Amino acid sequence: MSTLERTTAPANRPAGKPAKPYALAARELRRETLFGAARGELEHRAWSEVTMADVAAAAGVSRQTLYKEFGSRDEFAQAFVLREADGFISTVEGALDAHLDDPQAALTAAFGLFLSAAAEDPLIRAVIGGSPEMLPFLTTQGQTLVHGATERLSIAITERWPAAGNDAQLLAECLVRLAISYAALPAGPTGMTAASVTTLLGPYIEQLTGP
Amino acid sequence: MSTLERTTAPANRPAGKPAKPYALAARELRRETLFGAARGELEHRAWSEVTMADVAAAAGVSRQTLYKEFGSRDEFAQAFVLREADGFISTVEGALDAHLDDPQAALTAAFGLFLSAAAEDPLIRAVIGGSPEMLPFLTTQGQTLVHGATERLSIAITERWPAAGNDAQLLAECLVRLAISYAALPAGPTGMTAASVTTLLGPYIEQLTGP
DNA sequence: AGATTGACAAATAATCCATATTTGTATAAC
DNA sequence: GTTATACAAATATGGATTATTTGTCAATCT
Repeated sequence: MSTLERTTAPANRPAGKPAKPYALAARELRRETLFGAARGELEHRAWSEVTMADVAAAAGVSRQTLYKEFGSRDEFAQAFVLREADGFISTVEGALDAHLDDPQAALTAAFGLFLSAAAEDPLIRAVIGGSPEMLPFLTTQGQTLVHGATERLSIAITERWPAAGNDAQLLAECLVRLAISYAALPAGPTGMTAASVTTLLGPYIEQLTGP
Repeated sequence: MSTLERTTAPANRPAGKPAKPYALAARELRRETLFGAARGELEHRAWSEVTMADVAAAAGVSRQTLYKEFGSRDEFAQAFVLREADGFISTVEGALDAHLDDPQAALTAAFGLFLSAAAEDPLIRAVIGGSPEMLPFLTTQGQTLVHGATERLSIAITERWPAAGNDAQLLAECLVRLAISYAALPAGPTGMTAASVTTLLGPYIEQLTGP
């Protein structure tokens, strides 16, 4: 379970049959290449200046393939945002795994790592640096993002600390929202911010994993 | 101490002399009227469709008075955002005062009240409802807002619960950022959200006011 | 003194037109 | 299943014109 993108199931395959592994892998490769192309384009120009043709060309794929995969420009943008979030969560999961014995250390490491990654991410940089076309996707239109990221982070937590139980959902949503807030508007050094978040949520976590 | 707006001190009054009470009150009334006018205009049209002349007229004041008070359209918009935040914090302070004996109840009440107020606020409604001109002021450009609101909320907390000490700053910033997040993208019913926040931060607060 | 008025240049938006580009879809070819 | 080509519709671009708005005056009014 690793994608937030709610990849629309190929419509014309009978519900019971399993998908061919090859088809799925190819699809995933295609999407990933396209996202990578978009990421690359965003380092140079603002999203409003990047055309679908640009993305397709940078991915070495025809424009029609791009449209076939994502219905429209907006859908692609939305999916791209979700993909970036997915990448962040994977990063975060890695940090969690490095501190399975100490939830608070895990939180500090994960949040800090996220902030560092976000600061380098072309999408985040674009949003911060005066091309606010995608800002709504992170905020006022961010239901899908927040809900999806919360869900996946929540699972990541309960997998590692089963004692967390249902409250992992609460924690996850709070962390996701704070993460977005600090990504869009960084405060101090990433380590300091991460430490603050841990200070605030540490007591809750302790109470959670303890009794 | 009640304004976040960093109202530029009248340049030509000697630093030592106290300001005339009348002048200050008049200024405050003027600003408040102008903000009220802007608030009213935002109920009908998007900010990009509201002209400075509209605001001045709605306030019953000349356009030049508006420009004299705030240097430019952008400065006015920014000041207006800060003013709204100020109002929210005043609301919140009221809620805190009603629960001086129980910090957690105070947090729940305050956060819930804020969410209700935000949901009705013309500025927030405008930002949510597809006129994102001001969205950056709440997010990527929100340093002044977050810092100012954090400062004032922090003071409000330490005034009421001196035991909080320096850590009130941490708590305040976290609450401000969560408040902005939930204002821009509401989740469930306001009461439920407020309860969740209290669940998460309650243990920290207890540990804070306890020993 | 401080606010309003009227006037003003400069910047910005609106309008219209013509032309290009881009989006999104369909079809045939590889 | 992807690409190439073609295409209509929507959207962007540019140039020329006009209107509006912004931001700043000095004069006037209270």
